[in-house]
Amino acid sequence: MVARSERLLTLLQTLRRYRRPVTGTVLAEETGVSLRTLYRDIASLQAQGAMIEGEAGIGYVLKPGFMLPPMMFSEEELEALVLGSRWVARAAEPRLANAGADALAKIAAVLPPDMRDMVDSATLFVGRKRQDEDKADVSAIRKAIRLERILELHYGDEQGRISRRRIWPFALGYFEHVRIIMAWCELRQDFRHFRTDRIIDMTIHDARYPRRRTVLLKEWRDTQDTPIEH
Amino acid sequence: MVARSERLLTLLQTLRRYRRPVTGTVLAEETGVSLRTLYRDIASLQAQGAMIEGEAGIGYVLKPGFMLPPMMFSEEELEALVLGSRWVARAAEPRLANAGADALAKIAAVLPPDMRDMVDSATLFVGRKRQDEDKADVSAIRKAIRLERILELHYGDEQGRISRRRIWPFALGYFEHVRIIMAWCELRQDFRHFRTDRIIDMTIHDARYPRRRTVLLKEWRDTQDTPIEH
DNA sequence: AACACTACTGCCATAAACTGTCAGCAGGTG
DNA sequence: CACCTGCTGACAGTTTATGGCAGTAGTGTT
Repeated sequence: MVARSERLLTLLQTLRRYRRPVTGTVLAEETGVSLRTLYRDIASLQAQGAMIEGEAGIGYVLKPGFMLPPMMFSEEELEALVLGSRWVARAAEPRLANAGADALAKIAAVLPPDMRDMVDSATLFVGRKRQDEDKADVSAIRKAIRLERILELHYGDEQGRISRRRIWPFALGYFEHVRIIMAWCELRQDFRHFRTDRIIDMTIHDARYPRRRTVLLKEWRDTQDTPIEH
Repeated sequence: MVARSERLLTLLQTLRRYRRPVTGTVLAEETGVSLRTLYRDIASLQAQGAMIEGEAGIGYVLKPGFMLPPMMFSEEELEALVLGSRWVARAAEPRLANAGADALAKIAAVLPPDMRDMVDSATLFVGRKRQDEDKADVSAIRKAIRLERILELHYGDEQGRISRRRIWPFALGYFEHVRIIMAWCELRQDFRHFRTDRIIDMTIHDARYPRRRTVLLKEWRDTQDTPIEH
């Protein structure tokens, strides 16, 4: 039952090898299948999105591009891919930058909804600096954001002073390579950023915070007159 | 015939929806298939690398992670993904950096051989600066490298002086966000770098250069005592 | 210990799909 | 025109997928 899909991949690889148009007969021989079946295989590949062009009297050409087989990525690997593409889209030369944005869009399109948020929030900031290992559980933070739960933090600031805060987290972003929680701070009664690497300890409350996270995100965006850039 | 693979994706999505273990019976009903077939489907997914754990008396759980369906990327999109992951692997916090390296390895593993080179050469340099749009045809350059062809350049240097060079290109890399051709320069009789955005015009000769590009690459590496870093 | 629930495997008959052969149409080339 | 090629339909033979049944084994509950 895996025979067929393997054959389709072989066919794709064969098409890649030839740069010039190849006739169906040749492809049929190389994949060890009848001509009729080859035509059906080509149709299958095209249906699955492979950009194969066939012209009568000429043959088949695979338009440049690469089909990645189904792959399993961990949450962090996916995050790395997204963050990397985001960086390329922003910092590279225009042509490559567009390619980065396109790749990002393709990945985002097939992601489950709760991961889609990650792609969006990673948009907020991009920067360049090192940081130490995170102590906080990033997926737990994401869960709190998704469920609109109040988060209680033991948080150390730049001077090393430790404070206890209740916040309403609504987005997770990056700034200077440090993960940042965007949240409404109950103590300051204002929007605040919290570096995840400065979180000493945290608790997710069962209580939901009294506002929608999308509304908070919108209000926060409105307070930002100019995007943070360098 | 596409029904089966679609059903497997549905099954994966369903497994993701539930956070708790789900029994095979439930999954069978949701995917509209008999219990016996569901067991076979689960086996298929596991064989394809999905990390599904089944425990008697409990049910099935999908370990966190995300399977991307087969996707078509253009050469440039793939380049953006690779370059982005490379950057994350190098510049981000350790955990995310490892994830970036892992993602890169997974992608590289399924790439055709000639694209594998791209992953390797993108390793040479990473930096951070803007550049203007490339005039040169990057895929043509890669072709010249792959076929070990002599490349003739009209090249403008920092002072705007234009020179004509015959070079033996053996790798393509990045430095400060500018694509760089690594090559042996016939004029200087030494290794030189050429920024692709400073190429005014270029011609690929039919003649192959007299040495193997892998040898040139190795020799060039040997001349680099210390890797270029910041 | 008994029981309910579940994952998992083997067997087999049936249903569905894939495949090859044959035929024919359409577009491009010489 | 002949010739090569892509492309589609129909049919029969083969392969594969599926569902039901029976049985084994692990887990948790009573």
